[in-house]
Amino acid sequence: MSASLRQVAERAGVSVRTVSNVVSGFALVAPETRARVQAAIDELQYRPNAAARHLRGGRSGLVALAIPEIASPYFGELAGLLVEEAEKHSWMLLVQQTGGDAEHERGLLGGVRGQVVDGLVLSPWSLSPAELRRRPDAVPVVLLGEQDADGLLDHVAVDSVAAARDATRHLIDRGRRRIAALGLQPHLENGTAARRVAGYRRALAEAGVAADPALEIAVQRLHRADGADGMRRLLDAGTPVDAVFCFSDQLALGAMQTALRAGLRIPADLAVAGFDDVEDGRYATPSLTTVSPDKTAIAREALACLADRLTGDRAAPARRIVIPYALTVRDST
Amino acid sequence: MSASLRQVAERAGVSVRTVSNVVSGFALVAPETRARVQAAIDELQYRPNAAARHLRGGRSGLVALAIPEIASPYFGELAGLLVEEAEKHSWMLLVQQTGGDAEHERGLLGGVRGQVVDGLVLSPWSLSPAELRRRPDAVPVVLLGEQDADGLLDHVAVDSVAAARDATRHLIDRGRRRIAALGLQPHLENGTAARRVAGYRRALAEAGVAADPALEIAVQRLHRADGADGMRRLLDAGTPVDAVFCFSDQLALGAMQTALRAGLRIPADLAVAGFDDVEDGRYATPSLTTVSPDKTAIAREALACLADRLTGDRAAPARRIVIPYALTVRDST
DNA sequence: AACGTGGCATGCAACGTTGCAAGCGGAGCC
DNA sequence: GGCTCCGCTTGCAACGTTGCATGCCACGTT
Repeated sequence: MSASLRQVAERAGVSVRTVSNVVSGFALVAPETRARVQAAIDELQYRPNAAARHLRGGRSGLVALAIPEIASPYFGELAGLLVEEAEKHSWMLLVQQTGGDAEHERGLLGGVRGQVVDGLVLSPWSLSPAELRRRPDAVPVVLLGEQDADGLLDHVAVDSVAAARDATRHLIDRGRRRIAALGLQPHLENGTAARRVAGYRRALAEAGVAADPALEIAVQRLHRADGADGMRRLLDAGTPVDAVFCFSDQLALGAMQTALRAGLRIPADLAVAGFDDVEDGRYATPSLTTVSPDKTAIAREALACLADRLTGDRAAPARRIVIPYALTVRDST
Repeated sequence: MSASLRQVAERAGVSVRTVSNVVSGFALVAPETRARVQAAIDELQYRPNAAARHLRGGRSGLVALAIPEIASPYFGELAGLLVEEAEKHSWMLLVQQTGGDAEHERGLLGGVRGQVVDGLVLSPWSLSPAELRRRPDAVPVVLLGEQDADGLLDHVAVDSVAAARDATRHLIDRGRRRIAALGLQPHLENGTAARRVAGYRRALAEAGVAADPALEIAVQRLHRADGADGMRRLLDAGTPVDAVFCFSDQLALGAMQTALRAGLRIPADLAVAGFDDVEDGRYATPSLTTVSPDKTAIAREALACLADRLTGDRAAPARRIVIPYALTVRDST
């Protein structure tokens, strides 16, 4: 056990309160006293007790990040940026994995175990908008991704419709006309996939390219295996196709593997575009064209939201923060 | 603010202590009383206060994971498994990034800010063995990776010498004779790279293959970019080479990109093997042969170590836990 | 009838910290 | 000289929980 304020106080011959004042750096303390206390602090290697501060002050200095899985590259990269950004706010980041499980997500919304955290950054997967809205007020929450939690919870995301439209348009500009969309998730209420399909369809419509339901491929999750599998189904069906827009880089990398193994040349026979701009895509062969959201901005804005809620008005209207993105063109298109 | 034991007690017409007994599920409580208290708990949506429990009991229920960077696939996968494993111990996982910075690692060893955690899982990068040993006793620490913290800190790792030897031997068995080693880190005291070189050299010696210093390539870090760069240096030097054993999958994936762009065929012209077995390697083209450590076992053993320290003898002799691995042969060799 | 026993409930104290209000001594002012 | 005022320091209380010791009551035994 480490030294407490009391022990430091006894050693320095002052009151506990004075030591506290020195530690907080604040208030009026005579230079001489301060020096004496500081000496005692150093000798005893005093470190403030987080539990007591938390109990007294109601702040733990912890923020939870709840995501489907940290092992996924996109979330890994995001988590890294969030950890860095959290440091600037003097927060530490707690990682919770939901596995995309609705039950789990619900539980976290109700409050991370025992009110340990000051705020929650949640990337929902299976939770319906209705459930997101029906939330007991525990700690402030910021949602990642476009959710229809209208006006009730802050959220931070890129404009998926616009981004998907841009990516699809890019494929059209490259002369492709049989463009598949890989990554639909009709089984989920999660709005992200739906928005990306919408953007894809809009781009086709604007360019006068015929939409074909056979080119819209659904997946269960967003792993490489799902992309590989989806691409295999597409090829096996014999549907003519000369490009595929995947709703995540992971899907795209899986799809590329299947395509390459089937003997297709990328981009000559099949152009591939992804979404997320994870590092894997930059080093894949061929390197992957992708929608590149400003992840640093996501991390910054998400935590800024929490900070605002904590210092400012808890009941202020929810914010909808739109993050910039860029289309990063590489060798796969 | 959420309800406290006192408020529940008032509502149920019992003492605070009795409510506490009900909450803990423990002790002797009459069924009728229990039901009444439970009703009050539900109505007020009582949730135990983590700060108070922490202060009283000295346990926070938090464990910190300190790694160079969470965005790296290997650490991402490991973090995911650790989060899952932590759940089994009713722990939550706090992520700290050291960026491989010695100063940062030192600070964490001295105690994660304000004694918030019950234990620390640390993957050191720049810290010398001497420094690891010179540690003030704060919380229990488990090291990931092979460090020479002899008998002072528990650690969990695969046998890098044996694994590197096996991987190199595999390349030799494939008929390769000009085998490069990519990933030396002479600027670090960190022992992992040194052990992998040792295993590599031993395999060469055992097979009577001549070692060539020109085939040993140093890198600054273990990112793809370092692998790509190292391979470029190797090719530019014109040193004959027909295989490369990389000390991480990330290095291998970077190296493969350079090799493929240089027009080499993998594995026909150049066989490539990695270390870590991250998901990227499985879906790369060609898929990557690699040393596959049992990451689940790493997570399990690391947390079991901490649990033992917390419940058992804090001063027990440090353990050195060796994790099994397998050589997973894929298309790149 | 007195006594022991066991089941259940409770009061007190303490974990380490900080907000609040008050205490204390000396300097400056009338 | 007595007053206020200022700079510095302090004691008390409270945050919510749980370990410990004790109190109380009913029941069965002697």
